[in-house]
Amino acid sequence: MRMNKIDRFDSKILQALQRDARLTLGALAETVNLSPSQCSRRIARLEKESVIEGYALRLNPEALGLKVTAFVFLSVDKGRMASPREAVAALLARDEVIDCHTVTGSHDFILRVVVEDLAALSRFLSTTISPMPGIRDIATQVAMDTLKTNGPLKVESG
Amino acid sequence: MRMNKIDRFDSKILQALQRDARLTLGALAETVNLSPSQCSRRIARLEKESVIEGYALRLNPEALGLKVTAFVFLSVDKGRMASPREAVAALLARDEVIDCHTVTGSHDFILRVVVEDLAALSRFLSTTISPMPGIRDIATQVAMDTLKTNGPLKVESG
DNA sequence: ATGTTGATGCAAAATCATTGCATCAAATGA
DNA sequence: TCATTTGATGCAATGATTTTGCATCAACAT
Repeated sequence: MRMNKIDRFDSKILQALQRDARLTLGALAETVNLSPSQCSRRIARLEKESVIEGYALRLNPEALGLKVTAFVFLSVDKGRMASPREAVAALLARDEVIDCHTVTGSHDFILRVVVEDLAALSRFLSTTISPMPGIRDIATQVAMDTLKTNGPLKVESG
Repeated sequence: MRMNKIDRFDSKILQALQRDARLTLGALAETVNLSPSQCSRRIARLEKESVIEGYALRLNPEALGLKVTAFVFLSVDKGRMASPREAVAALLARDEVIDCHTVTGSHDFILRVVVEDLAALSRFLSTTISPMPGIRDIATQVAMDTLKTNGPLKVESG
């Protein structure tokens, strides 16, 4: 992962596309003061360099019937930390699991989970998480309000 | 937020676009077995109904020099919970803050924070979080590995 | 039966993205 | 100093994609 080849044009392009990834090159060109063709070439370059990894939909979970977001904190037995590859892979494959990180501190994993309702959360915890080998502790915090999700990243030209 | 007007075509469209929001209507039409024009109209409808809220970039944070993800847990004085509107708004406006939820349990807020390095995290905590009025407790867990981010939501036709 | 509504595909029209090409500027080397 | 190379740029032509008018069809209601 090489250092910033991101100049101020790239930076402006990325900022604009984070707001709306479907801006036309014409509109983008206006906001960054560059021609559409050059915007196109710069975007292609940012994709090739994997600065841009892809394009995603911003969906409204509630409109899909997904009314509950929760954070799940897992601790696992240290002795069994070498092998849970499969178990983790299975966990990541579940579409209730939106994010999964390993973290410092008293727990080992933090999951962000999105499900239909509390019953679905309970079901997920008891049938998917609990049976995982080596699980020592599960703690759950249910989100009451989502004040911000997936905010734009800071992009600096440097 | 009305109930599922999402039929199996919508569902397939949303699943495909979650994988790649820049599929052409032609390609999309093939995978969902519908004409491009009808896909276009359905997408327009899903946007109008705010099922699709927008289009986002999937960026590689490391490529932007953002090497540290952390979860920050905040507790605030209950007595001062009525007024921190401004403080919260200021917090949400910071671009280190990617997610912010209020949660049940021992803390009040969970933040997901993405910054350049640990020094930047420290700076953020001491200059942005600590001075917030009514903060009673701050706990931080640093992510060591990101196993999954922003996974696709489950979309069901019902 | 008849009319209404909404979904659909096709094809035309409009919009948009990409690319070849010429130009320019900055950096490099003689 | 001057020539040369390299990379970025805009323009215009080309090619691809999206949108829309229109006719058809099926389901449902009158």
